[in-house]
Amino acid sequence: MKTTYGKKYISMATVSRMATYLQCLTYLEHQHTSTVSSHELAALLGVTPEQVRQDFSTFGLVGKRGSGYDVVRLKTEIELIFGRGVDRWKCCIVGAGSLGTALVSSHMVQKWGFKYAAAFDTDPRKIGTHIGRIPVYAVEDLKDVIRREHIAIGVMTVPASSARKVADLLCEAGIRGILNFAPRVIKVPASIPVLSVDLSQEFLKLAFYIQSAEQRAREQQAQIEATSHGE
Amino acid sequence: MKTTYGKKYISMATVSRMATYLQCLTYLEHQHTSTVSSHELAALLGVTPEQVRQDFSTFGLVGKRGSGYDVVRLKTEIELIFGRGVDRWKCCIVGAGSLGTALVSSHMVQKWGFKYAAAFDTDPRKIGTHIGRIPVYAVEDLKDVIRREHIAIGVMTVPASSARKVADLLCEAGIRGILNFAPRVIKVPASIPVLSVDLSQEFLKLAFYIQSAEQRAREQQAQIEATSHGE
DNA sequence: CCATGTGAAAACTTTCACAGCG
DNA sequence: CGCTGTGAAAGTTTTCACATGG
Repeated sequence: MKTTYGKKYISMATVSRMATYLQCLTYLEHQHTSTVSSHELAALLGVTPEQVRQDFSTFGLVGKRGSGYDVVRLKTEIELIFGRGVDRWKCCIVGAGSLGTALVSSHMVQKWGFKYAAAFDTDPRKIGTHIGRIPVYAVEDLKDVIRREHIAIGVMTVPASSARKVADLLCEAGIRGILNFAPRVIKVPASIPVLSVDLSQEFLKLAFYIQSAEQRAREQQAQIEATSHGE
Repeated sequence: MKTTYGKKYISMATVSRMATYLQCLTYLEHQHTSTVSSHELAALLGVTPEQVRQDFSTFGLVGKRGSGYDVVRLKTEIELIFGRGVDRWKCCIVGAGSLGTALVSSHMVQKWGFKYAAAFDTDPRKIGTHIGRIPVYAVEDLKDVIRREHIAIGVMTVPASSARKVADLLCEAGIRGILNFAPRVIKVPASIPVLSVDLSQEFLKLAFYIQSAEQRAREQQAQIEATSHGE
């Protein structure tokens, strides 16, 4: 996926870091910190201060020389970059299983201007009920409801086997973007952004990092032992 | 985070792609596809065939010239890279809320050799009960249980405010890696890998991609109109 | 003739170095 | 004097081009 901001190309890694800066700024605001330097933010994120300044520069975010960035102002500006303000992003969830229910119940997403308006499922026992305040519809009604409610984002928490069909339905309904938790790569028209979050992949990745870290620790240990032997 | 495989440096993007190849190979295996070309895999992932071959080459994975890669063999080899085989990765979950419960209940993670052995919470009503077959302990017992059960991975599904304390506890207990779902950046010794998955950040990122895609579509439209006007 | 495997080129990202401002 | 802002260098990743083998 290629993303732009104004006329600049933005890498997905940069977008991720921007979202993380926002998270840190929320924390700093909570702590009543009024200004923050690129160095401090860099230390929090585990990146270099130059990286932070470069990122901000890309989006035209400026600080004060000598003191740093104003926390509240920076936070507001980054929120704007992420589309906060105009109106709330209406979301729906497809698949009212335990993960779907957990996502809808979690209020943290609402903090950033997202709002669940509908849930869909195939289980007749769930259809017609509510999750919190969100009504559960039949998947057959997906298109109608999305169009009627002007839902922008479809969150897929369905089994891998239904992923393809549900993605097609969402696209036909005119969804603007898809957040896919189903463990399958889905194909949609290039005009509709898809972000896939595969939780089992995160476990695999962590396992790889652990092995890599422990391997390096062992090698370092061996190095130390070899050196002390040589003396 | 810097990761290695043998003596080669591996970027986190490469690790992500490897995990996604594994997901696709599982699908292909399910479909009884016996061989796959770099071109086919590339089309599934939305990357170039050269990228696929370069990735495989990095890990010493080879195919057959003229036909491609053997699906089952490739899948087994990538599983090995991710640490499958030797023994199962024992996991625990800290925070038995709805997300924690959903993660424990989901069986997909077990498919890759991960296994939940314990859950921890501070709610006295939950302590002593079970989630599925997994016992819920008090957070006070975290160190003892992790050491006793030789738990490798700690999954944090706690509120942001407890993230720091829980991360410290896990590290003291000798955890080998942390998967953090709490919306806060956590600081741990460099020897312990942390992978943070912030679900609200995924929404923000998607919102950014949507805006970017729609902006580009508008510009393209304007271009077309300007061109047809000029004729 | 097909698709892999791989040096080398191109593109991109990060770091460096330092000028510039509060 | 401290910290930002930014061109340019260094480093990394991706793409290209093509030799190689079934």
